[in-house]
Amino acid sequence: MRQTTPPPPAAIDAWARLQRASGAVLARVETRLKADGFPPLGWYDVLLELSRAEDKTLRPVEIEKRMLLAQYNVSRLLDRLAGAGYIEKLKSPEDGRGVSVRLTSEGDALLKAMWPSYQAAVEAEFTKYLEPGDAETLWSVLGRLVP
Amino acid sequence: MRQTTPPPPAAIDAWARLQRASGAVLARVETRLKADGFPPLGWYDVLLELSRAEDKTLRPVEIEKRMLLAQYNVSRLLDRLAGAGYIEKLKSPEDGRGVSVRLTSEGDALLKAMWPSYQAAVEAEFTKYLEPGDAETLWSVLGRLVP
DNA sequence: TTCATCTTAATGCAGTTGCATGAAAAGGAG
DNA sequence: CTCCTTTTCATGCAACTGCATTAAGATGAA
Repeated sequence: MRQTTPPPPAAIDAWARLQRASGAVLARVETRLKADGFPPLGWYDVLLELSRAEDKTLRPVEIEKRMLLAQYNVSRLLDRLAGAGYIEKLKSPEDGRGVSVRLTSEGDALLKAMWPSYQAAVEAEFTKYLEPGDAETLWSVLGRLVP
Repeated sequence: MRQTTPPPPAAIDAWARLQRASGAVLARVETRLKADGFPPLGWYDVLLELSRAEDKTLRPVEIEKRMLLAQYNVSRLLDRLAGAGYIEKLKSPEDGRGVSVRLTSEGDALLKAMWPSYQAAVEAEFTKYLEPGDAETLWSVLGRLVP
């Protein structure tokens, strides 16, 4: 007798697994960073965006768009980063409402210090489990979700 | 002259995109659920696990494992669900420390009421952007990350 | 110019999460 | 049994997030 083939996983299963997997792996990476004495990943992400930007400077609204964060979360995250001395807030020269945020040398140093730990964490909790080609596959499929 | 091929995206790029994409899509789905007047997805997930369980009943520690949540988050999530009447907490018959959590009929009703909204949200914010085979591909690759 | 509208950023408050700890029962070695 | 370790669940407190609102400057139509 013929074996019944299992039904193909529907999109909803892929959705559920996407949420579970990315959440779990993120938690593990954050745990490793913290164990190494570093601040949360969100801090790293802001510093990285700034380090790549012209003059190491960005407007908060730009950070908001690049990191896909809510406006008030950006505002407070920048507060914390400024309080810790990793960025500095300047009055925006071209927009009276605006703020300009610049990476400080301390921020740049933190970025460089965190990188090995971050890289090792991603390797241990993510890359290690992938098979050849998986990274490209993921990158390509997920790219359709964030245009 | 030969065109230089772009470097293949490294695992770290796949990691970054995984976090961005899953976070962004999750936020959009949650926004739709809320717009329809429903509680957060976490509530749905607990109710769903209970509905699938023997006697519609689970121990908190089981929910913790299935949902990959921290223990204190489960404890408080169950508090809220019990407060809203969607589950009831019973003393575990076989374990004096333990609690047993059972889905109430109100909880079952909420589950059924949320499903169409949830399904539509996932369709609109996730499935819609996928191409044929993507769901299976994602499911398979992500499966390696949560053994 | 003038005024209504949009954009940028901050903040008070309530709800949620993370961390550390504690209480109580189960499990297990001797 | 006795004692030590482990498991299960709750909670005080601090930090963070979401929501709603506010303030202030930019933008653009008339």
